Amino acid sequence: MYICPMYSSELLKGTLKTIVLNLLKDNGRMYGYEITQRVKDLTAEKIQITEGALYPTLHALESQGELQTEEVFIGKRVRKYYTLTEKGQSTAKEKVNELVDFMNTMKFLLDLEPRTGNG
Amino acid sequence: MYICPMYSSELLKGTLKTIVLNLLKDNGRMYGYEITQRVKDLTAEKIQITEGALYPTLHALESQGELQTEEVFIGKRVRKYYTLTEKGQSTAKEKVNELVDFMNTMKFLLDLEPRTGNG
DNA sequence: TTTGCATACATAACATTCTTATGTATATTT
DNA sequence: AAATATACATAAGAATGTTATGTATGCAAA
Repeated sequence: MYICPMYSSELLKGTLKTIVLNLLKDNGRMYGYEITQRVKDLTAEKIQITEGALYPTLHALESQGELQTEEVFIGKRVRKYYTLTEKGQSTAKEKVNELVDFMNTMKFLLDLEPRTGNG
Repeated sequence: MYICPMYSSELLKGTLKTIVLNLLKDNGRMYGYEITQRVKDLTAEKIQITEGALYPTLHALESQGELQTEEVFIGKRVRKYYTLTEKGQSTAKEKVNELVDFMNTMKFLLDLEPRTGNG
C-alpha cells in the first residue's frame, strides 16, 4: 500500500499562521480540531498540522488581537470557535500576499519561470 | 527613499538547503560569499542569506556527502569552492521537486488556484 | 596613510517555530 | 467493554534560523 508522503516538515515553518488566518477568512469561524482536519483533507494528508503546533499558535494570534474566541458547549464538551478580528482580516491579506510574493520569488530564484511583476 | 522589504524571515526556513543545492546545480561551482551575493542580486534583496546560516549549512551538506570542496588561494586569502557530488545532484532535484509540489499545494490550500496534478 | 568598506571565512549565544510526548475528558463505534 | 475519534492543553526537545562577534585580506577614498 502506497503512503502519500508528507513534506519534510521544515517547509511548513512560517506558513502556519498564514494558513490559519486564511482559512478563517474563507470560512467565517472554525475551531482548532476542525482546522487540522480541513487542512489534512484539502491537501490529501500532505500537510498535517499537529495540535502541539496549532493550539499555541491560536493562543498567540488571540493574544495579539488577530482572533477572538467564542466557547460553545457540545453536550458536556467545550468547543472553542475562532473568528478573525478586523485586525486579523487585514493581517490575513498581508500574510497571503507576502507568501505568494515569496513563492514567486522562489520560483524565479530556482530558475523555474520568468520573473513576474514582483521585483 | 523606499526600502524594498525583506520577507519575514520564518518563510525562508527550510528552503536554504534547496536554494544552495539548486544554485550549485545551475552554476557548477560557487563559494559561500558568492552564494549570498547571487541570492541577494537575483531577488532584489528580498532574500538575504546570512553568513551565520549559510556556513553551517554548507558544512552540514558537505559532511552529509552532498557537497565537496576545493580550496583556492586568491592572493593570500583562501576561498572555498563547493561543487555537488553525485548524491548532491540527485538530492538537488528531489528538493526542488518537493518545494515546487509544496508551493502548489499551498496555493491550492490558500484557494488561489485550482489544484494541478499533485494530489 | 589611515580610515572605511567589501571580501571571505568561521563560530557561539540566542530566538523562533516546529515535533513528539503526555495529560485530561467526552462521544461514538465495534 | 474496548478502541477510536473528537477536543482541548502544555512541556521537553529538535531543527533552523538571526544576531553578534572574531579574524584577516584587498581596495578605494579622504
